[in-house]
Amino acid sequence: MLIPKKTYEKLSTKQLARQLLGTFIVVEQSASNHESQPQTTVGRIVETEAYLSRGDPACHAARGMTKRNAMMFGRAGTGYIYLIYGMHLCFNVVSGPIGKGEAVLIRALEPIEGIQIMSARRGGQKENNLCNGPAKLTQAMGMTLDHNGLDLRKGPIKIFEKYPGLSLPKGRIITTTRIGISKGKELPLRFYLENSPHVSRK
DNA sequence: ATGATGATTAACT
DNA sequence: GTTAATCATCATG
Repeated sequence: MLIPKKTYEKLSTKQLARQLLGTFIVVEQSASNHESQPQTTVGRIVETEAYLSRGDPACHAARGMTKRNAMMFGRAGTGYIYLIYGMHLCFNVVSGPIGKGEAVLIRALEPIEGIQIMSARRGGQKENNLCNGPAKLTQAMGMTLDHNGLDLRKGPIKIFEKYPGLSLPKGRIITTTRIGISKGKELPLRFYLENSPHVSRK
């Protein structure tokens, strides 16, 4: 059920970005003082972007390793989470060979489980406005910088190929240019599920 | 030491 | 359509 190691390690970043569409991110937030029960949220990936090491000026790794992007150069299948615009977090899946510095940005999820928890974290928003953006989904899923660099096969963030009772979504994968970047705009490295109402934007 | 920038979002007009 | 919020990183002095 967990995405196998070889999927992370053998696929190219572009292939992985497409392969991740339709799979499920599960986040287990351990019990705290405030919450006595662990809080589990699940979302299906419906939109991704690939960031490559060669010929891609939009990639964080394009100008070498820094403290911030160091995790991008690690093993495929680890999570890379960073702060953007001083206030938002983005979640990526590291891909490609160790030392290359490539990753897949997760841009949108379809909320599957723990919708009430997500809504509370998102200020009471409705289901269609919980995970339809890269920083929205990190907030809804309870991801923090403490999750940076963790193995996605060990948790507390995990990615599964399947989820009980849910079949693979129908419809084509649409390829477009990426969103929100100033360089590398022309590269067709954004992928989303055609008929999903949960993508951040068409 | 200082200034510009950014894989965004929410709240405006 | 525009803009403020807000800070780690990087280029420059």
